[in-house]
Amino acid sequence: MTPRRTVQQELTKEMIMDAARDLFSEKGYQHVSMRQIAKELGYSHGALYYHFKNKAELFYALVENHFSMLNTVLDQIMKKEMEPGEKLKEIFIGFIKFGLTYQSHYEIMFLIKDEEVRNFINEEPNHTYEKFAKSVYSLCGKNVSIQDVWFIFLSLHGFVTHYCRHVVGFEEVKGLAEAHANFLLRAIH
Amino acid sequence: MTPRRTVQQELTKEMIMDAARDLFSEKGYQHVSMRQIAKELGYSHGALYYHFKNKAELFYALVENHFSMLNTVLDQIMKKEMEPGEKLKEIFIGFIKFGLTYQSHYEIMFLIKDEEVRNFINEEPNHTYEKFAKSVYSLCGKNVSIQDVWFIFLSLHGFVTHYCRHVVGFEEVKGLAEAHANFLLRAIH
DNA sequence: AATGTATTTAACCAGTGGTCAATAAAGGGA
DNA sequence: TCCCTTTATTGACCACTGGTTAAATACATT
Repeated sequence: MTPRRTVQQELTKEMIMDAARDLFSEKGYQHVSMRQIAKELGYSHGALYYHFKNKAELFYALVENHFSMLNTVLDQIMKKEMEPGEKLKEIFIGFIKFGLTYQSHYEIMFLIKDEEVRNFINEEPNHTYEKFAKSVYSLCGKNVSIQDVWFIFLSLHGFVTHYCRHVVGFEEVKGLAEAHANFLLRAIH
Repeated sequence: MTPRRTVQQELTKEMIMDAARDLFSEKGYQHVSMRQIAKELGYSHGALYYHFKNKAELFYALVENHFSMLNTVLDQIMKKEMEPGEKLKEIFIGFIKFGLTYQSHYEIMFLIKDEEVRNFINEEPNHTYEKFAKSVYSLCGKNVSIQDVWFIFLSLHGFVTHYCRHVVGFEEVKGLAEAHANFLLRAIH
């Protein structure tokens, strides 16, 4: 039998999650097998089941992680001392920046299609959206309806989704992102 | 062996494509098997291979079809006699309706990440976007920049993408789609 | 009857998620 | 140093799915 690896090279949850994150966001949940993840890491697929009960649990671990990251981004911006209009713009751009900086995360959070997985992730997107919506709503005053906030979200979602697909980093579309934010601001004033 | 069917009931390319279209747009390419399509039609799965070389060929036959469908949708609306503002709204809603009615094809047209497939579909998305952009631009007068048209597209794209992921048909979000169209109209006026 | 065409059936093959006994390495006493 | 326990890893294995193919069969037409 192949000799066991030394301690330094031992498989960790983190190693698995890193590999899985890349594969999942590149190919989608369905198109990634536990065997592929293991191969990417240079381990046998059985080893993964020592660290995660099953494929879904591994996936879920990733998701939780990423949602709390985005929540933090939003919280940070809301804490800043600045004019509401500017802050609103920061929120918009912050969302885009997050999506394009952590593309693979974003895909998993908002772009995964698989129903089986979706049932799993139910609450987090809602919770994060709530945070987004409350922030936007409170910064807009009464110029804006609940529905408009949703449309703003969908619009940002469209922006991120498109440029995710074309594998572009945030810096490359920073200017466009600002223009898009302004476009949305115009829609509500 | 099960007795063979009479001539009137013989399987045709059209019958297969009709069944496949429904299934693909309901469940997505990956989640539909040749066996399922055959079962839906009441034939054995082997029979499909008499009419189509393989699953991909069957699928591409549908895709070609749907690009020209979207173009036709846009052309039809442009031909109508109506006020520019109303027409613009129709364009927006027409796009959404198309996207949510033929979800799996929309995915291929605008959402697919797979490079292999993308090389196959190179020109059509650009061509279709050109048609969309020209239509919108001409209906807006000078209130709108080229960039704004792009943002409108991204916004519609976000709407469709989101509801594609949540496997909802157009009828279920018809009202929302109209509100979204109005939202975009407000952004450019 | 003969022929060509459409269809069914069974089988093949590659791949999947998941389980598990066997086993090797590491670490801690004594 | 040896022994023992814990931990990590492996690879064989199961039951299953799905695309594809080839042989066998039924039908319609001639």
